[in-house]
Amino acid sequence: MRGRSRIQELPMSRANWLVKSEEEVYSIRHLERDGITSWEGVRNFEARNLMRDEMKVGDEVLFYHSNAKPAGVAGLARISREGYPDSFAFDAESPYFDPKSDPTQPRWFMVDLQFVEAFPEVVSLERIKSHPGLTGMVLLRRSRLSVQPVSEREFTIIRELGRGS
DNA sequence: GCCAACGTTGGC
DNA sequence: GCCAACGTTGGC
Repeated sequence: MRGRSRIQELPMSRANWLVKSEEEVYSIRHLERDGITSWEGVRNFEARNLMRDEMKVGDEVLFYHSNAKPAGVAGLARISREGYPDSFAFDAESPYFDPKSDPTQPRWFMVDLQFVEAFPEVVSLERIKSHPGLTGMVLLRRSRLSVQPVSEREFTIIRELGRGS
């Protein structure tokens, strides 16, 4: 090894994410009540890949209310368990049942989310659209992706807006 | 409730 | 492997 440097393991930097939920189905208040919840029912391959492969314990998550007035980021959560098979897909009684998924070869995955905080005021989609620092958000370009990456800068801006500072 | 956007399915 | 049809998401 003399004369060669080994590549060092860099400390893992924390990633940031955004997840969407219909407000009347499961809101930030539901998460506050539950403390931790499993994030089942995501049936999109790109979102599945993020949950299965990329989301790590401790990563911070913007909790977005869709079908809401106004739609927007309502609070913060944290990943408390990394990707594991979405067992709701195996349950014929579940609305999330998918006959193409089975326990030996699960098609869908979920993570667990832990409540962090509810913002005093929702950071509305309108406000996000009009903020110069947020124009690059995946949220604004991929309207139907319900689990998506957020940059550190975007995350910080929205957290500050949400906290009312 | 409408409808545009867009991911997925399935015929060829 | 293309692409039209279909179904769903999600803002308004």
